[in-house]
Amino acid sequence: MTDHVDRILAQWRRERPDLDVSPMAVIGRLSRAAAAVHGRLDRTFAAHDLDRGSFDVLATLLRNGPPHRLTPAQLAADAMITSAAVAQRLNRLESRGLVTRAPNPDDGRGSLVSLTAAGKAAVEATLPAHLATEQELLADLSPEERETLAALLARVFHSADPN
Amino acid sequence: MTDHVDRILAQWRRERPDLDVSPMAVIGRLSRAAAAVHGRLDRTFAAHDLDRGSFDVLATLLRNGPPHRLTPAQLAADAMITSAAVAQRLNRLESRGLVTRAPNPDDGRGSLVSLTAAGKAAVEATLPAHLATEQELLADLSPEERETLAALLARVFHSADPN
DNA sequence: CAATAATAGCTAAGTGCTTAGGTAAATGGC
DNA sequence: GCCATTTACCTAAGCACTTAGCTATTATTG
Repeated sequence: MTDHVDRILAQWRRERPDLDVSPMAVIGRLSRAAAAVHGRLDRTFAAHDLDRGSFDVLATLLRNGPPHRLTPAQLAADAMITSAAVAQRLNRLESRGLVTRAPNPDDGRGSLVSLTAAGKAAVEATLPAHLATEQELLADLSPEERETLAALLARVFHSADPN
Repeated sequence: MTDHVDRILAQWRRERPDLDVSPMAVIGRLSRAAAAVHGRLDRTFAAHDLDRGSFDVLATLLRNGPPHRLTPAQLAADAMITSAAVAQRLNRLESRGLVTRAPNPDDGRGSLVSLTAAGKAAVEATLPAHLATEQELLADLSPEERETLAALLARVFHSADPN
Protein backbone atom coordinates (compact mmCIF):
# COMPACT_ATOMS: atom_id res chain seq x y z
CA MET A 1 0.00 0.00 0.00
CA THR A 2 2.99 2.31 0.06
CA ASP A 3 4.31 3.69 -3.19
CA HIS A 4 7.18 5.80 -4.37
CA VAL A 5 5.46 9.06 -3.52
CA ASP A 6 4.85 7.86 0.06
CA ARG A 7 8.58 7.28 0.42
CA ILE A 8 9.36 10.74 -0.94
CA LEU A 9 6.99 12.31 1.57
CA ALA A 10 8.53 10.33 4.42
CA GLN A 11 11.96 11.61 3.44
CA TRP A 12 10.81 15.20 3.40
CA ARG A 13 9.13 14.84 6.79
CA ARG A 14 12.31 13.47 8.26
CA GLU A 15 14.61 16.09 6.74
CA ARG A 16 12.31 19.10 6.84
CA PRO A 17 9.66 18.57 9.51
CA ASP A 18 9.06 22.32 9.47
CA LEU A 19 7.49 22.21 5.98
CA ASP A 20 4.00 21.10 5.03
CA VAL A 21 4.72 18.83 2.10
CA SER A 22 1.23 17.32 1.94
CA PRO A 23 0.37 18.88 -1.45
CA MET A 24 3.18 16.81 -2.96
CA ALA A 25 1.11 13.69 -2.31
CA VAL A 26 -1.40 14.87 -4.88
CA ILE A 27 0.77 16.77 -7.36
CA GLY A 28 3.47 14.09 -7.36
CA ARG A 29 0.96 11.37 -8.13
CA LEU A 30 -0.65 13.50 -10.81
CA SER A 31 2.70 13.87 -12.58
CA ARG A 32 3.59 10.23 -12.29
CA ALA A 33 0.17 8.95 -13.29
CA ALA A 34 0.11 11.18 -16.37
CA ALA A 35 3.62 10.10 -17.40
CA ALA A 36 2.85 6.41 -16.96
CA VAL A 37 -0.47 6.71 -18.80
CA HIS A 38 1.16 8.52 -21.70
CA GLY A 39 3.82 5.83 -21.92
CA ARG A 40 1.13 3.18 -22.15
CA LEU A 41 -0.94 5.08 -24.72
CA ASP A 42 2.14 5.68 -26.85
CA ARG A 43 2.69 1.95 -27.17
CA THR A 44 -0.73 1.56 -28.77
CA PHE A 45 -0.12 4.47 -31.13
CA ALA A 46 3.26 3.08 -32.13
CA ALA A 47 1.66 -0.31 -32.87
CA HIS A 48 -0.47 1.54 -35.43
CA ASP A 49 2.39 3.59 -36.91
CA LEU A 50 1.32 6.79 -35.26
CA ASP A 51 2.51 8.98 -32.44
CA ARG A 52 0.41 10.83 -29.90
CA GLY A 53 0.65 14.20 -31.67
CA SER A 54 -0.33 12.80 -35.03
CA PHE A 55 -3.23 10.82 -33.59
CA ASP A 56 -4.40 13.90 -31.75
CA VAL A 57 -4.60 15.94 -34.96
CA LEU A 58 -6.29 13.18 -36.95
CA ALA A 59 -8.79 12.47 -34.16
CA THR A 60 -9.62 16.15 -33.81
CA LEU A 61 -10.39 16.37 -37.52
CA LEU A 62 -12.47 13.19 -37.41
CA ARG A 63 -14.58 14.02 -34.38
CA ASN A 64 -15.41 17.46 -35.76
CA GLY A 65 -17.48 15.69 -38.38
CA PRO A 66 -17.68 16.10 -42.15
CA PRO A 67 -16.08 17.69 -44.05
CA HIS A 68 -13.22 16.94 -41.57
CA ARG A 69 -11.67 20.34 -42.14
CA LEU A 70 -10.22 22.79 -39.59
CA THR A 71 -7.78 25.69 -39.48
CA PRO A 72 -4.34 25.24 -37.90
CA ALA A 73 -5.38 27.71 -35.20
CA GLN A 74 -8.35 25.54 -34.23
CA LEU A 75 -6.07 22.51 -34.04
CA ALA A 76 -3.60 24.38 -31.86
CA ALA A 77 -6.27 25.51 -29.40
CA ASP A 78 -7.71 22.03 -29.18
CA ALA A 79 -4.37 20.35 -28.53
CA MET A 80 -3.12 23.05 -26.13
CA ILE A 81 0.06 23.56 -28.16
CA THR A 82 1.57 26.46 -30.08
CA SER A 83 0.80 27.17 -33.69
CA ALA A 84 4.44 26.40 -34.52
CA ALA A 85 4.01 22.89 -33.12
CA VAL A 86 0.87 22.44 -35.22
CA ALA A 87 2.73 23.53 -38.36
CA GLN A 88 5.34 20.85 -37.71
CA ARG A 89 2.78 18.15 -36.97
CA LEU A 90 1.03 19.07 -40.22
CA ASN A 91 4.31 18.90 -42.17
CA ARG A 92 4.74 15.32 -41.00
CA LEU A 93 1.12 14.34 -41.61
CA GLU A 94 1.03 16.01 -45.01
CA SER A 95 4.22 14.27 -46.14
CA ARG A 96 2.61 10.95 -45.20
CA GLY A 97 -0.52 11.84 -47.14
CA LEU A 98 -2.77 11.76 -44.05
CA VAL A 99 -3.90 15.39 -44.30
CA THR A 100 -3.85 18.10 -46.96
CA ARG A 101 -3.47 21.85 -46.61
CA ALA A 102 -5.39 24.25 -48.85
CA PRO A 103 -5.69 28.05 -48.82
CA ASN A 104 -8.61 29.34 -46.79
CA PRO A 105 -10.94 31.07 -49.26
CA ASP A 106 -12.38 33.23 -46.47
CA ASP A 107 -9.02 34.45 -45.15
CA GLY A 108 -5.99 34.93 -47.36
CA ARG A 109 -3.62 34.53 -44.41
CA GLY A 110 -4.92 31.18 -43.33
CA SER A 111 -5.19 27.64 -44.53
CA LEU A 112 -7.58 24.77 -44.08
CA VAL A 113 -6.46 21.31 -43.07
CA SER A 114 -8.43 18.34 -44.34
CA LEU A 115 -8.33 14.68 -43.47
CA THR A 116 -7.52 12.53 -46.50
CA ALA A 117 -9.11 9.13 -47.06
CA ALA A 118 -5.85 7.58 -45.85
CA GLY A 119 -5.85 9.80 -42.77
CA LYS A 120 -9.44 8.89 -41.98
CA ALA A 121 -8.62 5.21 -42.41
CA ALA A 122 -5.56 5.51 -40.14
CA VAL A 123 -7.40 7.17 -37.29
CA GLU A 124 -10.43 4.89 -37.59
CA ALA A 125 -8.16 1.85 -37.51
CA THR A 126 -6.40 3.09 -34.37
CA LEU A 127 -9.35 4.43 -32.42
CA PRO A 128 -10.77 1.12 -31.11
CA ALA A 129 -7.37 -0.02 -29.85
CA HIS A 130 -6.79 3.37 -28.26
CA LEU A 131 -10.13 3.22 -26.44
CA ALA A 132 -9.39 -0.33 -25.35
CA THR A 133 -6.09 0.84 -23.87
CA GLU A 134 -7.85 3.63 -22.01
CA GLN A 135 -10.41 1.13 -20.69
CA GLU A 136 -7.59 -1.10 -19.54
CA LEU A 137 -5.95 1.78 -17.67
CA LEU A 138 -9.20 2.46 -15.82
CA ALA A 139 -10.24 -1.15 -15.34
CA ASP A 140 -9.65 -1.04 -11.58
CA LEU A 141 -11.94 1.93 -11.05
CA SER A 142 -15.70 1.69 -10.62
CA PRO A 143 -17.93 4.00 -12.69
CA GLU A 144 -18.44 6.16 -9.60
CA GLU A 145 -14.71 6.37 -8.98
CA ARG A 146 -14.10 7.39 -12.58
CA GLU A 147 -16.69 10.09 -12.24
CA THR A 148 -15.09 11.33 -9.04
CA LEU A 149 -11.61 11.30 -10.50
CA ALA A 150 -12.70 13.19 -13.63
CA ALA A 151 -14.47 15.83 -11.54
CA LEU A 152 -11.52 16.36 -9.20
CA LEU A 153 -9.09 16.62 -12.13
CA ALA A 154 -11.34 19.17 -13.79
CA ARG A 155 -11.17 21.31 -10.65
CA VAL A 156 -7.38 21.06 -10.45
CA PHE A 157 -7.15 22.00 -14.10
CA HIS A 158 -9.32 25.01 -13.44
CA SER A 159 -7.07 26.15 -10.58
CA ALA A 160 -3.99 25.80 -12.78
CA ASP A 161 -5.56 27.41 -15.83
CA PRO A 162 -8.37 29.79 -14.84
CA ASN A 163 -10.15 31.56 -17.74
CA MET B 1 -19.89 23.31 -15.45
CA THR B 2 -18.96 22.15 -18.94
CA ASP B 3 -15.34 22.16 -19.96
CA HIS B 4 -13.30 21.41 -23.04
CA VAL B 5 -13.29 17.67 -22.43
CA ASP B 6 -17.10 17.64 -22.21
CA ARG B 7 -17.26 19.25 -25.64
CA ILE B 8 -14.84 16.69 -27.05
CA LEU B 9 -16.98 13.85 -25.68
CA ALA B 10 -20.13 15.40 -27.13
CA GLN B 11 -18.48 15.55 -30.55
CA TRP B 12 -17.45 11.92 -30.42
CA ARG B 13 -20.94 10.84 -29.35
CA ARG B 14 -22.46 12.70 -32.27
CA GLU B 15 -19.99 11.41 -34.86
CA ARG B 16 -19.38 7.93 -33.51
CA PRO B 17 -22.33 6.88 -31.34
CA ASP B 18 -21.21 3.29 -31.77
CA LEU B 19 -18.09 3.81 -29.63
CA ASP B 20 -17.86 3.99 -25.85
CA VAL B 21 -15.71 7.06 -25.39
CA SER B 22 -16.34 7.39 -21.66
CA PRO B 23 -12.73 6.59 -20.64
CA MET B 24 -11.67 9.76 -22.45
CA ALA B 25 -13.45 11.79 -19.79
CA VAL B 26 -10.88 10.61 -17.25
CA ILE B 27 -7.75 10.21 -19.37
CA GLY B 28 -8.32 13.48 -21.20
CA ARG B 29 -8.68 15.40 -17.96
CA LEU B 30 -5.63 13.67 -16.52
CA SER B 31 -3.51 14.83 -19.47
CA ARG B 32 -4.81 18.34 -19.40
CA ALA B 33 -4.60 18.72 -15.64
CA ALA B 34 -1.00 17.51 -15.62
CA ALA B 35 -0.04 19.83 -18.47
CA ALA B 36 -1.67 22.85 -16.83
CA VAL B 37 -0.16 22.05 -13.43
CA HIS B 38 3.31 21.66 -14.95
CA GLY B 39 2.93 24.99 -16.69
CA ARG B 40 2.07 26.67 -13.41
CA LEU B 41 4.88 24.97 -11.48
CA ASP B 42 7.38 25.93 -14.18
CA ARG B 43 6.59 29.61 -13.66
CA THR B 44 7.65 29.34 -10.02
CA PHE B 45 10.84 27.50 -10.94
CA ALA B 46 11.68 30.07 -13.60
CA ALA B 47 11.18 32.86 -11.07
CA HIS B 48 13.96 31.23 -9.06
CA ASP B 49 16.27 30.62 -12.04
CA LEU B 50 15.59 26.91 -12.17
CA ASP B 51 13.73 24.52 -14.40
CA ARG B 52 11.70 21.51 -13.35
CA GLY B 53 14.44 18.97 -14.12
CA SER B 54 17.08 20.88 -12.21
CA PHE B 55 14.82 21.41 -9.22
CA ASP B 56 13.92 17.75 -9.24
CA VAL B 57 17.57 16.69 -9.00
CA LEU B 58 18.44 19.23 -6.31
CA ALA B 59 15.35 18.37 -4.26
CA THR B 60 16.08 14.66 -4.49
CA LEU B 61 19.58 15.23 -3.15
CA LEU B 62 18.30 17.47 -0.37
CA ARG B 63 15.49 15.25 0.87
CA ASN B 64 17.79 12.24 1.01
CA GLY B 65 19.52 13.95 3.89
CA PRO B 66 23.18 14.53 4.65
CA PRO B 67 25.63 14.08 3.08
CA HIS B 68 23.33 14.95 0.12
CA ARG B 69 25.07 12.50 -2.15
CA LEU B 70 23.55 9.99 -4.62
CA THR B 71 24.57 8.06 -7.72
CA PRO B 72 23.26 9.07 -11.16
CA ALA B 73 21.38 5.77 -11.28
CA GLN B 74 19.50 6.60 -8.08
CA LEU B 75 18.60 10.01 -9.48
CA ALA B 76 17.35 8.44 -12.70
CA ALA B 77 15.12 5.94 -10.92
CA ASP B 78 13.70 8.62 -8.69
CA ALA B 79 12.87 10.97 -11.54
CA MET B 80 11.55 8.24 -13.87
CA ILE B 81 13.92 9.30 -16.64
CA THR B 82 16.79 7.62 -18.49
CA SER B 83 20.35 7.75 -17.27
CA ALA B 84 21.23 9.76 -20.37
CA ALA B 85 18.78 12.45 -19.31
CA VAL B 86 20.32 12.49 -15.83
CA ALA B 87 23.80 12.91 -17.31
CA GLN B 88 22.60 15.96 -19.21
CA ARG B 89 20.83 17.45 -16.19
CA LEU B 90 24.03 16.96 -14.21
CA ASN B 91 26.12 18.63 -16.91
CA ARG B 92 23.94 21.71 -16.60
CA LEU B 93 23.89 21.70 -12.81
CA GLU B 94 27.62 21.05 -12.56
CA SER B 95 28.44 23.89 -14.93
CA ARG B 96 26.38 26.20 -12.70
CA GLY B 97 28.18 24.97 -9.61
CA LEU B 98 25.04 23.54 -8.00
CA VAL B 99 26.29 19.95 -7.83
CA THR B 100 29.66 18.21 -8.11
CA ARG B 101 30.52 14.79 -9.50
CA ALA B 102 33.21 12.63 -7.92
CA PRO B 103 34.35 9.07 -8.62
CA ASN B 104 32.56 6.46 -6.53
CA PRO B 105 35.22 4.85 -4.31
CA ASP B 106 33.12 1.70 -4.01
CA ASP B 107 32.54 1.25 -7.75
CA GLY B 108 35.05 2.32 -10.36
CA ARG B 109 32.36 2.57 -13.03
CA GLY B 110 30.17 4.95 -11.14
CA SER B 111 30.18 8.43 -9.76
CA LEU B 112 28.65 10.20 -6.81
CA VAL B 113 26.73 13.43 -7.18
CA SER B 114 26.83 15.90 -4.30
CA LEU B 115 24.87 19.03 -3.60
CA THR B 116 27.17 22.05 -3.26
CA ALA B 117 26.48 24.83 -0.77
CA ALA B 118 25.17 26.90 -3.68
CA GLY B 119 22.95 24.03 -4.80
CA LYS B 120 21.57 23.57 -1.31
CA ALA B 121 20.91 27.29 -1.06
CA ALA B 122 19.16 27.33 -4.43
CA VAL B 123 16.79 24.48 -3.64
CA GLU B 124 16.08 25.73 -0.12
CA ALA B 125 15.28 29.17 -1.49
CA THR B 126 12.87 27.72 -4.04
CA LEU B 127 11.17 25.08 -1.94
CA PRO B 128 8.76 27.31 0.04
CA ALA B 129 7.54 29.05 -3.12
CA HIS B 130 7.13 25.69 -4.85
CA LEU B 131 5.06 24.33 -1.97
CA ALA B 132 3.00 27.51 -1.94
CA THR B 133 2.28 27.03 -5.65
CA GLU B 134 1.21 23.45 -5.05
CA GLN B 135 -1.04 24.59 -2.20
CA GLU B 136 -2.55 27.19 -4.50
CA LEU B 137 -3.27 24.56 -7.15
CA LEU B 138 -5.13 22.45 -4.59
CA ALA B 139 -6.80 25.29 -2.74
CA ASP B 140 -10.26 24.38 -3.99
CA LEU B 141 -10.06 20.81 -2.70
CA SER B 142 -10.89 19.76 0.85
CA PRO B 143 -8.44 17.54 2.72
CA GLU B 144 -10.74 14.56 2.06
CA GLU B 145 -10.92 15.35 -1.65
CA ARG B 146 -7.12 15.58 -1.84
CA GLU B 147 -6.87 12.22 -0.17
CA THR B 148 -9.37 10.71 -2.60
CA LEU B 149 -7.64 12.21 -5.61
CA ALA B 150 -4.21 10.98 -4.52
CA ALA B 151 -5.53 7.47 -3.92
CA LEU B 152 -7.31 7.27 -7.28
CA LEU B 153 -4.23 8.56 -9.11
CA ALA B 154 -2.08 5.97 -7.37
CA ARG B 155 -4.38 3.25 -8.67
CA VAL B 156 -4.29 4.59 -12.22
CA PHE B 157 -0.52 4.77 -12.03
CA HIS B 158 -0.43 1.18 -10.91
CA SER B 159 -2.57 0.08 -13.87
CA ALA B 160 -0.29 1.92 -16.28
CA ASP B 161 2.95 0.77 -14.68
CA PRO B 162 2.48 -2.51 -12.82
CA ASN B 163 5.59 -3.91 -11.11
C1' DC C 1 -8.85 55.61 -47.27
C1' DA C 2 -4.28 55.40 -45.76
C1' DA C 3 -1.49 54.14 -41.99
C1' DT C 4 -1.02 51.33 -38.09
C1' DA C 5 -1.96 47.41 -35.51
C1' DA C 6 -3.36 42.75 -35.02
C1' DT C 7 -3.70 38.06 -36.74
C1' DA C 8 -2.54 33.49 -39.28
C1' DG C 9 0.82 30.62 -40.34
C1' DC C 10 5.41 29.54 -41.30
C1' DT C 11 10.66 28.53 -40.63
C1' DA C 12 14.75 28.56 -37.70
C1' DA C 13 17.07 28.04 -33.54
C1' DG C 14 17.10 26.42 -28.78
C1' DT C 15 15.79 22.90 -25.18
C1' DG C 16 15.36 18.60 -22.89
C1' DC C 17 14.00 14.41 -23.53
C1' DT C 18 14.78 9.55 -25.99
C1' DT C 19 17.35 5.83 -28.34
C1' DA C 20 21.73 4.12 -29.94
C1' DG C 21 26.03 3.04 -29.08
C1' DG C 22 30.64 3.52 -26.80
C1' DT C 23 34.04 2.72 -22.79
C1' DA C 24 35.39 0.98 -18.59
C1' DA C 25 34.68 -1.64 -14.47
C1' DA C 26 32.32 -5.31 -11.87
C1' DT C 27 30.17 -9.88 -11.72
C1' DG C 28 29.51 -14.82 -12.49
C1' DG C 29 30.37 -19.46 -14.55
C1' DC C 30 33.56 -22.77 -15.58
C1' DG D 1 41.75 -16.91 -12.47
C1' DC D 2 39.68 -15.93 -17.15
C1' DC D 3 36.34 -14.71 -20.29
C1' DA D 4 31.69 -13.49 -21.30
C1' DT D 5 28.17 -10.91 -19.60
C1' DT D 6 26.23 -7.30 -17.16
C1' DT D 7 26.23 -2.76 -15.25
C1' DA D 8 27.21 2.42 -14.79
C1' DC D 9 27.75 6.31 -17.07
C1' DC D 10 28.66 9.02 -20.87
C1' DT D 11 28.27 11.39 -25.68
C1' DA D 12 25.91 11.83 -30.11
C1' DA D 13 22.03 11.94 -32.92
C1' DG D 14 17.06 12.18 -33.44
C1' DC D 15 12.61 14.06 -32.10
C1' DA D 16 8.88 17.07 -30.73
C1' DC D 17 8.15 20.76 -28.40
C1' DT D 18 9.05 26.01 -27.33
C1' DT D 19 10.33 30.92 -28.33
C1' DA D 20 11.75 34.29 -31.71
C1' DG D 21 11.07 36.38 -35.61
C1' DC D 22 9.47 36.58 -40.57
C1' DT D 23 5.83 37.46 -44.38
C1' DA D 24 1.38 38.19 -45.92
C1' DT D 25 -3.24 39.47 -45.08
C1' DT D 26 -6.99 41.49 -42.46
C1' DA D 27 -8.95 44.71 -39.10
C1' DT D 28 -8.96 49.25 -36.94
C1' DT D 29 -8.80 54.00 -36.50
C1' DG D 30 -8.05 58.94 -37.24
